Amino acid sequence: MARKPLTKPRKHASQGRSRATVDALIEATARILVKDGFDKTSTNRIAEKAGVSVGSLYQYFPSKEALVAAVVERHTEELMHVVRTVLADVAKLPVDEAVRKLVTAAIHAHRIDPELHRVLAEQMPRTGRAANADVLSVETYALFRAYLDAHADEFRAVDLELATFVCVTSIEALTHSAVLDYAGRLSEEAMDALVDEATRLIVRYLQ
Amino acid sequence: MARKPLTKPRKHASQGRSRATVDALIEATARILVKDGFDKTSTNRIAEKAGVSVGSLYQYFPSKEALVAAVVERHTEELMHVVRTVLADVAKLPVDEAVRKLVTAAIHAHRIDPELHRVLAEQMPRTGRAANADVLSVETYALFRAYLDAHADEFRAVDLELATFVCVTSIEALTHSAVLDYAGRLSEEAMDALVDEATRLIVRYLQ
Amino acid sequence: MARKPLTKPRKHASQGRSRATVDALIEATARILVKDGFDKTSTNRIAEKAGVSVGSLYQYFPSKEALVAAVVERHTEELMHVVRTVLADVAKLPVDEAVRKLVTAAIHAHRIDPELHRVLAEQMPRTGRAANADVLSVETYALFRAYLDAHADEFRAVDLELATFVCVTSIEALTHSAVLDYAGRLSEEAMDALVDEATRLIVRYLQ
Amino acid sequence: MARKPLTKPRKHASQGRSRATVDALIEATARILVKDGFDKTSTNRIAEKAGVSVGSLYQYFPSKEALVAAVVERHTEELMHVVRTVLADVAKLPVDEAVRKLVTAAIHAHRIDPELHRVLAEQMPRTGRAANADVLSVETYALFRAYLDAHADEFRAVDLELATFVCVTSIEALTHSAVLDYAGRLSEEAMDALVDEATRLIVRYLQ
DNA sequence: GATGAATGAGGGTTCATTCAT
DNA sequence: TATGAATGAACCCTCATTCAT
Repeated sequence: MARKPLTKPRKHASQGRSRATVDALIEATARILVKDGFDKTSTNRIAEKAGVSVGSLYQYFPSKEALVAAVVERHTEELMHVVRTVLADVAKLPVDEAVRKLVTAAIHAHRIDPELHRVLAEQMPRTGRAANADVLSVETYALFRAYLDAHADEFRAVDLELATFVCVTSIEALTHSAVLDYAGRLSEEAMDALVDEATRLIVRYLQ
Repeated sequence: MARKPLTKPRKHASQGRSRATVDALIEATARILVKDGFDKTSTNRIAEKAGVSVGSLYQYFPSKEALVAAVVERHTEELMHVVRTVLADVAKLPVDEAVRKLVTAAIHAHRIDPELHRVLAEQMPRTGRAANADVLSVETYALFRAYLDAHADEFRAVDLELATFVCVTSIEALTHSAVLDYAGRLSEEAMDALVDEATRLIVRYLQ
Repeated sequence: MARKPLTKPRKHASQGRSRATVDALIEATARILVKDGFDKTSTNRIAEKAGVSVGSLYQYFPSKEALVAAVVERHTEELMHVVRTVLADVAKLPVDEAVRKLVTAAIHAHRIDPELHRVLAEQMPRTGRAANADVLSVETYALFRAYLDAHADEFRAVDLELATFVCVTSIEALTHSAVLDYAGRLSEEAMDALVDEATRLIVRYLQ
Repeated sequence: MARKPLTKPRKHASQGRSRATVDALIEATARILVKDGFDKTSTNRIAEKAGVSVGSLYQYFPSKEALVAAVVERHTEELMHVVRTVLADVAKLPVDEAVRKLVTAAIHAHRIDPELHRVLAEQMPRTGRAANADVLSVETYALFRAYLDAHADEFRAVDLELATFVCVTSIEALTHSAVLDYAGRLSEEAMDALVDEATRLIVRYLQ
């Protein structure tokens, strides 16, 4: 059986030059993942692009996987920031307004670094099956479910678990696909129309 | 631009020993894709698992990509068979009945070879971004759109293009996720409930 | 059209350990070319003989062809050094003395690494037909032609182009064949006799 | 040490269908050698081009080398036919006329199948160092030397061995190079001029 | 710490040759 | 005899990782 590569960073290196090196490595990894895809991404290339030696790379990350994990973590954190923010903003709003803001935010989130998002979404699954979508999903589920919980009186009785699954999965799929598969092919008006439709989809489902 | 590897099979070899070898190779490729992922899938491993030599592999397939393409084609054909069948069956039914059958069929389709489906869905974009999901998507879109067209009088006026996108994307995402991410964790009753919810989602959206 | 392999070295590596590795690789390539011929020369064998890993080989040379090109260049440079030197030495001498020195020099040149010379002369046309012998030929032609130009008054009127072709080709063939095909079979006296004959051949031709 | 491949044909197969198959194989080999070079020439391709199966190929030739040897033999035989004929024709002629005819014949000989000639001349040497030029050379030497012997009274006293070497080597080199290196670049008049020069070179050398 | 030369297992692919049919 | 599917050693090349400097 293959030894599973370490995915924990080697040092925390939170200050000064170290931190800069670590950042440069993560950024370089992200850019190369986007440009070349997961399997063409090599540690030598990453080090070169980051302007450090391979040796240094291995001083901060014990393996290629650790580097990729760091990219995933950074990207996930950015996405979750958007999700957390919008769900906080929306907490007190009625369902229809809330959903519209959520959909819009989801599109913004997918636009943070769409190419990277695609690579991470598509090419990681071997490392911890669940781990990928999940870090993101689990928290998103919890937050969205909390919203539904708080606004249960605004709509029909539903199995909250199931409703959360239906809503989160649909919104994610629609916005992901709109941004990534139709990037550039959908005009801004078309995007607005999509927001309308997605909102209607979710709102009427809940009512 | 990188020279794209050939993806056409080398011989047609439709009878006897040849055919058996070809089938064994395609099946071995599918199993290894599932077990190891695209990047770790090597021609030597495929040949070994298929019980033939690498030489034989290359007599029938000009490249690793051709082999994967064959797997994609076989799997797509199986899925499309389900899709075509159900959409034909459903052509004359009213929206609510039609959608329920569609959702049910989508779940069946995802259960054909769920692990393989995941790998193909996630790791193929390498080989012709559009070509993969699209062979499937394009036809599915067309068929579903034709259904909507024919039943336009049963629901509100919509942009058919957009409605097709919303419906197909949502159904695909919900059933894909239900089968793959929650495989084993969702009881049969939960699945039935999911069918109800997904149906409601789509039907009410269209009304 | 087949993609031509790169033939430029990968690093310049002019000092220390790197330089030693590069030299060892070039020398190993030369020896294996001689022993096994072009087709049987494999990068693994070269690396082994040079006492380094294949990986190292590819750190300095992007392809087998680049390695061979380096051997060609090194050998050509050695030969051209002889050719340039003798033609400079001879510039002011009358035809008969000049030709004798040229022939003698040509024999010396062919003795630098006769077996390698044979392989390079015979098996290179693969890599840029013209580029090989020609680097050598073109300059040799030019230098010899310049000599003839400067001494035109010493002999009959001739088409300089043609005369250069006749002289250079004949001297090359005679000395090449003497050294390579009759190596060991021609005594030193026989070699001296050959110099006399070759000189006579060319001198009387020009008169 | 590598086992040296057999080079003798397996059967003499001198009649009927067998003979036709053998001929087709030799011809196919020659054409592929020309088109692809020695190392890209594969037995499978040869068999295909000859319109027989690999199995059949191996019924007539025990190895790839045997096939190539047969091509060499056939080509050499054609060249030697020209050489024998012209030297017989020329036996009674005085030196100047004889040499002119020889040179002309040598050019014709090189034009029989120039591309094949180049491949054979350049890419064989690993199999029996001497064997190549030699089959041809040895007989040519003997025949030319016999001519010189018979006409010794027409020129100065020379070491016949040496004179043969000088003449045969020069004529071969000049005509080979003219036909192969300057093919297409030398006009017919230029060729005539070359014949004049080559003749003068040899004749004055002997006088 | 940082460097980058070195490693070598492993990947995709070809092809001379064999042998069951 | 003829066929052509099958074999597998060998080829060129890449890349994650180590370690002497």
